[in-house]
Amino acid sequence: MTPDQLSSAIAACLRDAVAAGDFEVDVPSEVRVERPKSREHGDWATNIALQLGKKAGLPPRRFAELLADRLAGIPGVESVDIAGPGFLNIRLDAAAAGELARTIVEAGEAYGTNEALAGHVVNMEFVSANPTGPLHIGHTRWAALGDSIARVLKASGAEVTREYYINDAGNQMNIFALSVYNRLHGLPVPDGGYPGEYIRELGDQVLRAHPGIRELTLEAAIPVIRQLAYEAQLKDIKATLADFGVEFDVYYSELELHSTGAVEDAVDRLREQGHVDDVDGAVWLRTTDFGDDKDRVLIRANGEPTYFAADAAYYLSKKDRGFEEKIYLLGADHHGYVNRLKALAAAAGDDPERNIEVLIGQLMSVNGAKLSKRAGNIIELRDLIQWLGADALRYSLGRYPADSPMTIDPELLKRNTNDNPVFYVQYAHARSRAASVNAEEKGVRRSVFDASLLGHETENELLSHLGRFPSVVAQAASFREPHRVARHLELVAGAYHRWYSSCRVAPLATEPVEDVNRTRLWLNDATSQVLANGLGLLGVSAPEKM
RNA sequence: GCCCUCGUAGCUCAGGGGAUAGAGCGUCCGCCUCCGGAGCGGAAGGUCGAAGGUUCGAAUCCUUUCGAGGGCACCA
Repeated sequence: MTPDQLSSAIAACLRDAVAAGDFEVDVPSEVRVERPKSREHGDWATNIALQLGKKAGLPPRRFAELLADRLAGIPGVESVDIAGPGFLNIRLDAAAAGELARTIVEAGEAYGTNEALAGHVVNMEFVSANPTGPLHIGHTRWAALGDSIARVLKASGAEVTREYYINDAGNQMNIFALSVYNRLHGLPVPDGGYPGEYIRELGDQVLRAHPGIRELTLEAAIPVIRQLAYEAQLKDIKATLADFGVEFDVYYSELELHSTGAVEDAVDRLREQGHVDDVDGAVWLRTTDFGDDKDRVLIRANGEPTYFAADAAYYLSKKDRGFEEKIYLLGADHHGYVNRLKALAAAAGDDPERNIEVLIGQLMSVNGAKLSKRAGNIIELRDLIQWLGADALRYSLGRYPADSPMTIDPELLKRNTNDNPVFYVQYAHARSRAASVNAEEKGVRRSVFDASLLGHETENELLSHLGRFPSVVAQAASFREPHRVARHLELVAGAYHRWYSSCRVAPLATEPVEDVNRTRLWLNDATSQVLANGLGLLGVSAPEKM
């Protein structure tokens, strides 16, 4: 029995009790069952009596007493105890608990998916690094986290589009092009320009694509260089993201917003909504109507649109493309944007509480990371991947919530012991695969499944962690916190190791294969499946061997 | 000055109203005659930054306060 099944069975009991006149209360749509911290408190516990007792006009303990007998009648429930102020502690019989192992094996990769966010149409924008240089440490955390959030959202039934906004418009593109131009002509880096060896590499690529580029005048060369160098740099960014296991569905060009007139349209549309003012020759969006601390300029007095105007057009594009929920992942250094983005959504006629969500993450650092000379003394993502491995990096970034600053310790990540959580979890997976192979070599097959044979204490613990996996995924999705998945995998891995050390899958050489071995193979394989599914959500591989 | 985030074990951190606040590391003590010891079992370690409040119950929610980090462009 899965916790979800238990939870709906309890809700049914509540409805029965109300129908029988035991008490008068509105039955909530969802009854939460929790894993008690102490094993003495049973397999599952619910505080429903504490929540509803008052509403029913009964002391919680009395409410619990009225419910307990009905709960005890649920098939698969062995016993129900009332504890403390009115907790209901539920113990399942071994067969009901063990049935889960078969459920998981049969569900395979689908185990853990759920419908918590079914019907949600989500646009997730993250990374969006300027195409003027390689990805660096500042983009790393959001690449990992954004991708994992997208994965848990999808696993929970949401329709998700991962989107990368390319800032290919502003003046930085001209400076970028000029930096390459100067490099091609052996001139120094321009004021505010981009240093670093990669500019020379880009110059080489531009030269290959356009051998006569050096002969062109500055005015003629810049647009050509800008385009070629931009394409080469974007390709490089995509390649690095691919190495990191991150794929975007849409790369959205800021330049297109300008060239197609979308920016002007956006200003007009906002004006129609009645939130635009003309002051001192500039066009302003009255974001203070919606909680921003000052109004924002859309079109400067010189007629040039601001970056914010493009943001507005981009937001409207997302809205027009049918995205109900627009999630932005920004670094803490951009948190000043939150209010104006929300105000923008409101000015566009959206509900800032529902249609837009801005996730702010704190910055990260890596102890002892080498600065990249080729990129101008920044720490490149490409180098981090090569140094630490994509798996270790993805997992480390995935196991912390976004809102606390973090420091990565490379010495730890390179260690193959269980203070390195990625190894701990991957090891458990590899070990379970090895155990499975070994068992099959000894003649153990999943030909028999008798859940009542899974009665060992460690099996009970392991099963309960496996059973909670789908709700952990659902929670990770609704809180946008994939680290919950990582933490849960660590619990599963720990429970697996404990089980492994007290219950053999394959029999000893001197003993015959019995049903208990066959049944345990199901549990073993169910564990592999959960670990693999969970690691997949984090973008981390689940190795067969290490 | 205003705004946002964070203060939990020696360290790195979980904990989104519930029972005796958890995990890993580090420290100490144990466990390999057969499926991966890259593991497992146990011990020690806490005024949850502080003070009020909300209620049956607060690390969790609210207010104040102290400390750390970040942000407040007609830049992109």
